[in-house]
Amino acid sequence: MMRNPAMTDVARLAGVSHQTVSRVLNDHPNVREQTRSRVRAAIAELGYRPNRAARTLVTGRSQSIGVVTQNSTLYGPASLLAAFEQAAAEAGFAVSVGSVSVLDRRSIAEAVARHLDHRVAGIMVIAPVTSANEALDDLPADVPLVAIDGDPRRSAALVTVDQVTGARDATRHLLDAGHQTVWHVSGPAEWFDSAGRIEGWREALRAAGAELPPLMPADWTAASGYRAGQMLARMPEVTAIFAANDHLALGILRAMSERGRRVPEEVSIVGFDDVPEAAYFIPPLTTIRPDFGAVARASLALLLEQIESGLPTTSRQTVAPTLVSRASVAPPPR
Amino acid sequence: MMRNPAMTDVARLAGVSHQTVSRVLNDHPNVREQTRSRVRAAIAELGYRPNRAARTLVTGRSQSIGVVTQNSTLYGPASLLAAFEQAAAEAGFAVSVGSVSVLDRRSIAEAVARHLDHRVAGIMVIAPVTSANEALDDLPADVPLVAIDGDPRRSAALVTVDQVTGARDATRHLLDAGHQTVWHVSGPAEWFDSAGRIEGWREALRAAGAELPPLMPADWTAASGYRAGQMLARMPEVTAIFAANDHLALGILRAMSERGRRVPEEVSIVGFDDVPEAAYFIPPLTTIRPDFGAVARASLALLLEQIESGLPTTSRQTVAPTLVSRASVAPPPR
DNA sequence: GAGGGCGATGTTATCGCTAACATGATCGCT
DNA sequence: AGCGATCATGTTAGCGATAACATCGCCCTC
Repeated sequence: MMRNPAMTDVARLAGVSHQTVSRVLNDHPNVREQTRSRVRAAIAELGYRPNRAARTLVTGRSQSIGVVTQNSTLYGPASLLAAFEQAAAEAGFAVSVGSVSVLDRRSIAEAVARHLDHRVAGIMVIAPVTSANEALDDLPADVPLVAIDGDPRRSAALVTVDQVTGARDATRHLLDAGHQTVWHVSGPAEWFDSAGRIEGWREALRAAGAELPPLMPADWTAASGYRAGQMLARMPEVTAIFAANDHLALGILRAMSERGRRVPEEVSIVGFDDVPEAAYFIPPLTTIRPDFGAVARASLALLLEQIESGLPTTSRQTVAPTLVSRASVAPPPR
Repeated sequence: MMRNPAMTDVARLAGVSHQTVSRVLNDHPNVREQTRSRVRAAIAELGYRPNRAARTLVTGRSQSIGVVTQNSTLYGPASLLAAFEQAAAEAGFAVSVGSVSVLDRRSIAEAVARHLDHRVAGIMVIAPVTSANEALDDLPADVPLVAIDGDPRRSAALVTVDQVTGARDATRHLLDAGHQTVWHVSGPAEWFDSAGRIEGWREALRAAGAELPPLMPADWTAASGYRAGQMLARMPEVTAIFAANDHLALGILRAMSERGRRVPEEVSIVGFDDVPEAAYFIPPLTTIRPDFGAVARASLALLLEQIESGLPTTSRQTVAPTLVSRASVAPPPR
């Protein structure tokens, strides 16, 4: 039974003190080159790997970042998590995921506390809904924290996709194609994403002097898109729809197809997210593509900045999405 | 500046030794009820939370599980990760994600090593491809490890979706509808999921005495499904297709639609995965639904068993998927 | 009533690191 | 030559828990 080699084992083999080994490991300047390589050789020979727990205990900070997210398989949050994880790994940080079933005050506080028990270096919260954002207020202020998709008017360090611009582009794209106005099937009211997209849609209509149709609220699922689509399909005056995400758009497409309303000949549709399948919907979906990688990198940068400086940031960053044009948009029927 | 209270602070306040506090925390039996509640009160008053790093250092095991997965947004792995995370949280374990960009020997070994540096209690590998499985062979044998979707013939502790049965059901479902034979658009060759689904498909055809058409290989994307679909759409003898996953099926649906071949009137299609949107494809897709929650729970149970007993398991478990019948299957045209 | 066992608690050592201070040797400068 | 700065390294003291052993009553038994 052989236990893992510790620093003293390396020290003994290299004929130095364990502190010197520590110095080599942490790239301290004052070590002779010759000693350094002797230590390196000993490390390699023993296959030594530092015990993170010991280091964490003494420094009070582990080299890992805690992520708080809702346990969902939604495309946005899932992509964000994957992208963030990769960025963190490249920066040498482990990522610990603490998912919660509901994003309320208590659950979030508890998830954050669990992360702090592990002495994470920083915390990243995917907080796309109102309740999550409130929870951020009563968290300890001295821990580096970044929110993704939080309340644009409230959170401290925050990175978001520019929902308003994306929605405005989508709406304008439809207006530019010649449509009188654009209907909107929105996401759930408590999501900031929904709010931003509604706002951008309204702005674009107002700017164009177009009539503002009633809002069709839904959740993010294809099922609710389908229900909204069933309504819209039987209204002949509806010729252009901006769906708050691609799955809603999928549901709408099916409702249109069932009712025999052809897309894009009779009705044009734009989605949001650019899920990988969107190009293979029938017809291929014009949509708004957020850059999740950029969001992940920006939030990590913001977090690292706070970790290194020890100071909280109030910086907030916005990542602009791009419109991907496909076949689901055409001029209105004459 | 107030540092976090430590065990000694609680001990002082409660008028006991820190060891007694430790005993209360770990539910040791030999503590008087009165003392126990005094300690509990002190803990509550100070808002004390144990330092996990310290505990990890002394016990040599942290209460967390390391997950190794490929950094992908594929529906299967992502769902699995989410489900596992939730199950682990319920069992009181934190989950640390170590994603790798390629599932080769070196990357996996490295990811596992990083997890061991943190003294994780166990490791879960989502290892759906051949190369990943080889990597499992040269890992230390004394760490609790479970693979999900590994090689059925090799891995030690393993939980998989029963691909063969699922594929057999899908194929038989099409044959039962009256089709002479069933074509198959498969996933990438190096995935076990692909292999299992191909095997099930072949078995079902053989059992029915049906002709075995050539295999159409693809990857998991809608794009490759579309390309395969373009071929299939121009072959009038093709009336039934089993796609290795729903996104492939989506691509095939579009290719059929473009070529004017109606689904299900002229061609029937069955997918695999039951992604949430499958019910809203045009037409709604008949598909095979794996129970990711069950896979996650089974693998966690296997892992906890090893963690508690300290012994490796060779147990392997299989979770049967179910067929979800929707509108994409009909009898062949006469 | 002495010895043994056990239940409740305290004391000490230890896990594997880093921080802080201590020690020598080397070197430049007056 | 003497003296402090600087470099290379060693020594010691924690970080905050658990483990192992020690202690002290107390009750039971013969």
